[in-house]
Formats: sequence, structure tokens, C-alpha cells
Amino acid sequence: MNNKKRILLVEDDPNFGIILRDFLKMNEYDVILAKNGMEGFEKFKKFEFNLCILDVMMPYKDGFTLATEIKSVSPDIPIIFLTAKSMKEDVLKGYKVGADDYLKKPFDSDVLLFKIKAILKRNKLSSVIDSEETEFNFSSFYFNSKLRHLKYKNESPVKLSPKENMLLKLLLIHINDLMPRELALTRIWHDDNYFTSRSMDVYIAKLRKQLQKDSKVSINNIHGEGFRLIVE
Amino acid sequence: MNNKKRILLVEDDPNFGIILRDFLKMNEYDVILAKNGMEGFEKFKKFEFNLCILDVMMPYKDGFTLATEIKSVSPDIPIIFLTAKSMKEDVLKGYKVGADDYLKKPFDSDVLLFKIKAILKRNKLSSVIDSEETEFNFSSFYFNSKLRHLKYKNESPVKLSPKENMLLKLLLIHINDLMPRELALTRIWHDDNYFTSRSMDVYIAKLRKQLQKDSKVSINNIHGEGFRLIVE
DNA sequence: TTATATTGTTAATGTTTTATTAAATATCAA
DNA sequence: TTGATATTTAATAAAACATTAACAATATAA
Repeated sequence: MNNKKRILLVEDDPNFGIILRDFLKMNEYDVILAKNGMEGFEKFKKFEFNLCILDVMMPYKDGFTLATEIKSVSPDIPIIFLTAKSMKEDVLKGYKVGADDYLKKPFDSDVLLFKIKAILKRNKLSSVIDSEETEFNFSSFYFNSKLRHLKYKNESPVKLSPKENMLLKLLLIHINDLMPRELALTRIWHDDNYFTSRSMDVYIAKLRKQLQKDSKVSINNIHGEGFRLIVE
Repeated sequence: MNNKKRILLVEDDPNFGIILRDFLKMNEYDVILAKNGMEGFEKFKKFEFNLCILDVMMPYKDGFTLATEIKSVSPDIPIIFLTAKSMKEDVLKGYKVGADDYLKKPFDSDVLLFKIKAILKRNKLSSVIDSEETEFNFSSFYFNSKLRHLKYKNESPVKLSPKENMLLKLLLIHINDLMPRELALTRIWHDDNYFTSRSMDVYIAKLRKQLQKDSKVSINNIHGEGFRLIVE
């Protein structure tokens, strides 16, 4: 599974933040570092993350406030707090806003790695039973995004690759409406540059090839904006 | 309806053990106290528990050894370790034997309560996919996971090894649906790395060899996701 | 209109994941 | 202990996937 797990790290001490970010990157995580609560929340909304590591003590917006905001958007995202003082109040407050764990600074980096692994593992498993829209019917197609199957009428289902699958799902979520290019790039490719954009175009072509079985279905480009999956 | 959660508490210091037991009882938990590893394991096998709280440092049998035994019987039961020293080795060892959390003595009792609550809440989810189902009929096969027998039509049953058996059972629980690779790795191998993953592939091959007797049955791979036992 | 940026499509290239068999270890009961 | 059984590791091949390159077509702005 090549999909690196994505971590949002919010830490106001730049020295420590960069060290920690690089350490996590060395351990095969994709890390986005934000240097305060404001920036942290912006980045959280822009990209998709599997885990947040938040410093508790930060100017303007502390880690708990940020956690509350984050949980209001994504209630199930796991959060680890970094706390300088291990005061009881802090720990309890952390659990109250939905912390999955907390770590007292200074902490051992291997312990952090284990905690991250344990938490991500748990989350992956519980997501198995999470109900998420996974089946779609449109025109003469039946699409199952969990099995990555696209079925046309009575033909045997065509297997979609993970990227094809995610892209089709995003298009379907926005059916007959604009699916912004940037949305797919940040959600699926977690990056937005010339090459990922070209890659996306390749996948659009692949999907078109599948969908042309049904003349009522098409993917239109909206120049400079994105794509639109049209179903008559 | 008595739906109190049941906790196994293993603590060799009788004073502390009794205090802690009573504190937990006051907070609406059913607690069984054992005063050493031996007794702890006996009681664990005898009753059913939702959570174990184990002292690490105990004579004869330490908490880690006990945890390993317990996990070999019930791989999914959550465990909290109580450790006097918060040494790195201890913490890491704890996570390796599958700890859900650890607490450094002396600890704040409210923090313990929060941890218990958080862990039980998590586990409620994953228990949904547990199954006591022991007999399965699919296509022309009869499978008994308790006896580890797989029978095709009137042929005499084939004996399955423990791993083959668990893997087939997991596949059957998810029949015609995705059985995530990671699910099998964490539930059967309790670890998720390159080698356990290769090992799992070997077992998939073994099961395929058995199941190919029936052309209506097959195990399909969903690249990067897992496997699917398909029965027409 | 013409230059520029964006999109469409196919093919090649490189990487990761899976399949399968065999050999090496480990485990367990006699 | 040994011998049978079970599991892991190794080795290699095949497959699935993603990215990049190359070139064509199209849209937009100046």
C-alpha cells in the first residue's frame, strides 16, 4: 500500500516543529506543518489528513480550541496532543475534546511512532464498519467504490484502479455539477502541480473510455475550472 | 439488564489493588481483582471481560507475559498497563504486546477513568465485526471453523491449519465483500509488516488450492485493499 | 488572428503489489 | 529428544498501477 498516511502537525516552536516534521517524514509519513492554530485549521480544511498532532500551548489559539474546531468538521479524526506540563487539567481537557492520546514534552520519538501506528491502525479498522456512501447508480451503470467495480447493464463488472475509483466517486458526488480540478488534486493526489494535474487528465481519459458505453453519460471539461459528470 | 462493563484488574500490591478495585466499582464497573499473573490468567479464562488493567511489575509472571497469554486467547481485548517506571523500554514493550494505553504510577484516578471510557468506546465498534459463527455453508462446501474442517460435497473433510482456518473464517464473514488485508493482518497476525503480509499471501494460495474444487467459488484480490471470497 | 495555456489521448517506463513454489524455521506432541 | 505439522522467509514471475513523455487538439486572451 503506497498510500502514505498524512499527518497535520501544529507546533509554534519552529525549531522543534521542523525537527519533528522531518523525523516523521523519515518514517514514511506525509507531514504538513503549521505554525499556529489559525494556519493549522486552514491547512486542515484544504487537505485530507489521517491524524493530527497538536501542541497544546500556542499563542492566539491553543491546541484544545483548534481540536474542537477540527472535530466539528471531522468528528472522527484522531488527535494526539503535545503538552509541556502534564497537569491533570490538561490531560482531562484533552480527553474531553476527544483526544486519542497525549504526550508530555519532552517525549521519546519512538514512543510517538508507536502511538501513531497504534492509533492509525485502530482508525483504519473502525473505518471498515463506518457507513460511507459506497454504491452509486447512474444511468445504466452500477458503481461500487468499495469493490472498485463499475458495471454496465448486465456486463461483467470492470475493475477500476484506486485512482480511477476515487476520481469517479468524486465526480459522482458532484454529479451534473462542477467537480473542481483542485478538489480532486488535493483530495486524491494531495498535491497540486503540473504533473499531478496531467496525471489526473490521464485518468479522466480512462474514465471516459469506460463511460462511453452509455451515450447518456459524459465527462465535460470546464476550462480552467474542472470537470462535470453529466447524466441526461 | 446488567450492562456493566467488566474489568480484570491484576495487581500484586493488595492495598493498592483493593483501593483501585473499589474505586472502579464506585464508577459502575464490575471488577475482578487478581493478585498475580497466574491467578489473573485463570480468572481471565473463567469469566468474560471487556478490559484488562495489568500491573507490569509482578512476581513470577509480569504484566507483559500475562498480556501475551491473554492476547493469545482473546486477541482483541483492550489492555491498560500500570507501570511504576515510565521507562522507554517498558512503554515500547507494552505497545508491542498490544497495549491500548499505559499509565505511570502514581496516576490520577480521573485520568484512568477517562482512558477506560475512551478505550471501551473504541472497542464497542470493532466488536461489531466479531462473529461467534462457527459453521458455514457456501456453494458445495461445508466449513466448521471450530473443528477446522473443510468439506467438499461428500468427500472426507480436509483439515485446516489454525491460520488457514482463521483466514477462511474472516473471508466468509465478509463473503462476496471486501475483506481488508489489514483486517486479517491485525486480527490473525497481530502485526502488519512486509513479512506477515507475504505470509498471508501464502495462506491465500493454500486456500485457493482447496477452494478450486468448486468452480463457483474463488478468492479475488482487490489490489492494495484486500481479498474477496466470491460465491456465485 | 495569433500566441499561450489548457486539455485529450496513447504509449513507455518505473514502481509496487500479488502469486506461487520451494526451502528454511519454528512449534508441538509423542 | 524426534518426527509431524505449521509457519515464515526467500526467490522469482506476473500483474496491476501510477507517472511521465510526446504530440495533438482545443479554448482563451491579447
